Amino acid sequence: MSWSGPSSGGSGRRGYHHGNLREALIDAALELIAAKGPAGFTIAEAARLAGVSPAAPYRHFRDAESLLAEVALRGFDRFTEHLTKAWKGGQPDTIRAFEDLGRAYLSFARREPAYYAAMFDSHLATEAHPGLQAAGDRAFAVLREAADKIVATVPADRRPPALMMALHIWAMAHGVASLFVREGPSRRKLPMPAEDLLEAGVLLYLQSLGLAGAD
Amino acid sequence: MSWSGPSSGGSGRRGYHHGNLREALIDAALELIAAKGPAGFTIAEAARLAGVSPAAPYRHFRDAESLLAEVALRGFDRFTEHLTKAWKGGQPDTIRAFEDLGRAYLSFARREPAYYAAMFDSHLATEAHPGLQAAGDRAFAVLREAADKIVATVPADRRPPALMMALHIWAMAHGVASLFVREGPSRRKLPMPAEDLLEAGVLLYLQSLGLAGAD
DNA sequence: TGTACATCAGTGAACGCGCGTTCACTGATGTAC
DNA sequence: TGTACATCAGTGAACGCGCGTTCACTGATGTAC
Repeated sequence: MSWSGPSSGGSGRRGYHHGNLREALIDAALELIAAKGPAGFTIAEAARLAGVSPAAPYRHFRDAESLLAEVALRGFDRFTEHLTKAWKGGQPDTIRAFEDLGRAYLSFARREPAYYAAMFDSHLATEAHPGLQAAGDRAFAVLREAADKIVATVPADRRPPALMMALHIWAMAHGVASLFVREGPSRRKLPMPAEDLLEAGVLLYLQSLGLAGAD
Repeated sequence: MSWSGPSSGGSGRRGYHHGNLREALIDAALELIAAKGPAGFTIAEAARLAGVSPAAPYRHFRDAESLLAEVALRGFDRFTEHLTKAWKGGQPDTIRAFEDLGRAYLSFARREPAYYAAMFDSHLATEAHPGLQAAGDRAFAVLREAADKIVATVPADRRPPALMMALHIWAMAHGVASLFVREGPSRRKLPMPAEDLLEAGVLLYLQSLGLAGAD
């Protein structure tokens, strides 16, 4: 049989070796980020949460930023997966799938605020963490692919650049997520769920392309 | 004659009393935020920058967060002023003024990154700092007013809620600003200035309302 | 199957650091008379 | 105009704290033979 980890039966560490410290540290980081934001997490506290001495994390991560970068990277991977599932290759139809994509963007921000913060709120120096930029690119690529499909249904003479469209949607989705889903002085009280706001925005945008049927 | 401050001739402090410490601390905070983000500023370092002992700031601010909140509040006030100027009451015409408003949003984020970060990136607890929420509201009100004017030019039967429209524009502008103007793993290389991206987005959006003349 | 050994993944003590905050204090300023 | 005094806005020393990081170490694990 193979359980989750080498020496763990599920209820935490066993003996001298933790068995799965790397994962435990990432979980701890997520917990701390969720509670206090990306700036409020420290290696020391993550170690404490994982039940391990403060020196132990250095066996797995060079420093705090590397741990944070790993969290962000995994976040992007999950995000990509989440968006891909929602897009479903453009099924049942392109417009519907596109709306689902928008909703998925927000639901990720809502349900995984720690990942989202690590990804978008941590001010990581991209170049110092290879793979991170690429992971972000992969997430964007889902949007880009969807935009390609949408744009292809527009008559050639009024077809906007798919890249531009993807950027617009990305910006609007991100704007809604950071303004209306997260705490802060700029947050408005919304008279509607953020999801509905975004969906309406996307629909209006698509209308301008002659899509999504005028009302 | 009245110069800038009680005992300052412009070249810094004079004697035992600083003369304008409150302002100097705010300037120092802006400088630090610009350099290291809202999380990377400390009262101690701000005091050092202002050439004053670490205890001095406590005569003017209860703690670091209060100072940050003051910075954010001033940022919102400047932002409001900046947007108001750009909107010009809807001159020369509503559409043009609306585009100017969008550009102004971005140019503020670009030219005042420290203020912008304090306003949108600092995760202040709004309720703990009275006036802050109101200042944010005033900034939004400029957009709201503009949306009202725009919407009024649309035939009544396809007139969208002005509030919704203001929220969409706010979200798109904020999304563009935080994704493409600031550093981070989610930042795309843009094949165009962010201002152009936003303007195109706003125009497309307005087109969906039958405004801004279809191309 | 047993044993020696290399390697791995932890410990825990220690270090220097900078921060937030307090305290009694003191120099400077302004004002009442 | 001068003086006593209250108030204000600083000082600087001190405190406790938690963090990042290092170091020599050691317990556990796996593997060659």
